[in-house]
Amino acid sequence: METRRSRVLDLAVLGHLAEAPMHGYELRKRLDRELGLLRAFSYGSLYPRLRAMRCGGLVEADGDRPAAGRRPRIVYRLTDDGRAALLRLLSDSAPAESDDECFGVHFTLFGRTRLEVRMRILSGRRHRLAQRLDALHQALGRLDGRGDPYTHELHRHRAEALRREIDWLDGLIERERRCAEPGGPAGPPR
Amino acid sequence: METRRSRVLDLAVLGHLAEAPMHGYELRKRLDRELGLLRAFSYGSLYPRLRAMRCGGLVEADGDRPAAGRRPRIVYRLTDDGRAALLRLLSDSAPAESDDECFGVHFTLFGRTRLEVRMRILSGRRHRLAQRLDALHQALGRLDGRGDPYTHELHRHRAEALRREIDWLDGLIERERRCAEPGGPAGPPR
DNA sequence: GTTAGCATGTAAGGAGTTACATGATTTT
DNA sequence: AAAATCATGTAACTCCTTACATGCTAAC
Repeated sequence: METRRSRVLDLAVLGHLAEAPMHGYELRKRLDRELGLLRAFSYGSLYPRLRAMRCGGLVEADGDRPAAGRRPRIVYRLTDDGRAALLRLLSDSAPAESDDECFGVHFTLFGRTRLEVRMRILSGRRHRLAQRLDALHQALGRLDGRGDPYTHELHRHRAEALRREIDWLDGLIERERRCAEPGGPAGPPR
Repeated sequence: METRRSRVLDLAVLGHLAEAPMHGYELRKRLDRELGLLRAFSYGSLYPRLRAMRCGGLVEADGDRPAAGRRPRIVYRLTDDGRAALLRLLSDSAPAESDDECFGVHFTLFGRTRLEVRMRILSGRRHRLAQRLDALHQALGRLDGRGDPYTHELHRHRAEALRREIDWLDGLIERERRCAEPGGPAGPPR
């Protein structure tokens, strides 16, 4: 069995440590703030993962030194291996376990990503959503006539939401494409 | 620690068994079809849960008898206790662990629910979504200026999606309300 | 006769949560 | 002096998935 670890957490942790070294508590606060309900992580998952990353050489613990009068806290910083791992995660547009969350975290880190990678992520996501929409339409077809109206209405509404999400992605892709054009890279959205 | 079991599965299983007695394989097929990607359940979760429900007296196994030439299969049917449990689950508009899925499954079963209960579920859901939207807006506010544009765009988009979802709920609530009016119960959506 | 679908299950393990345990520091 | 917040961690538990094990029946 291929042990494929959660990715969302790794992505979030490595991505934020890339910005600046941090200790666990601080990291969690940031994630809480920036992920905006997209995903919350508990200490029970964060701390053990940070340790595991340390063992795996992805991060270094920057001294258990009490740092001038403060109580001891463990400041983690990315190693080169960690940075490499982050790049790998960032440029991987694979299906992913929990696509919605995973894409969200990914997107949150777009500021530190190359255009080519962004494009890959965006169109990968678009493709998967399109598949979902397809499947939903098929399900709606099978249900038609012989289904209860509430179920039908639910799926209809979900299809609409999916459609809108895809349109949003198309807009983003278009914008990125314009960025790549001779006119010059104008920068991120808005 | 308050042992609060998953609910989504219970709801789905009991809800579908209420419609007709069924064996596990069949149940799974139906769930797969009707939940339309909202939620998939594996045999690894279904079969053990059916057993547990049997032990708990929520369902009865209708004979291990091979049923005329067919290979033996275990047909489960709701007991009175199971029916009561289902009603309890159905009329519980509580926060719920995984609100999106839980609401979806709930909604799928609206056909067999009293108006009063439907209203409670719908407005409960609406309330929680409104809270989420609020929190998102606050997060957007905190991020404003000092946040990266991609993160901002993501949250903006999510807020929009939330808004739409709430509007949808408002529409449904309105329709249900009309159902309750003197004009007479006209029936489900559309 | 072999593939595909019906049908039921178990074992191992992944991912994360909650609740607990502990203690320092800052604010009220 | 108490309460809030900073800070790190662990143990137990939940819930579910994957992969395996097994065997029947229908269709091709």
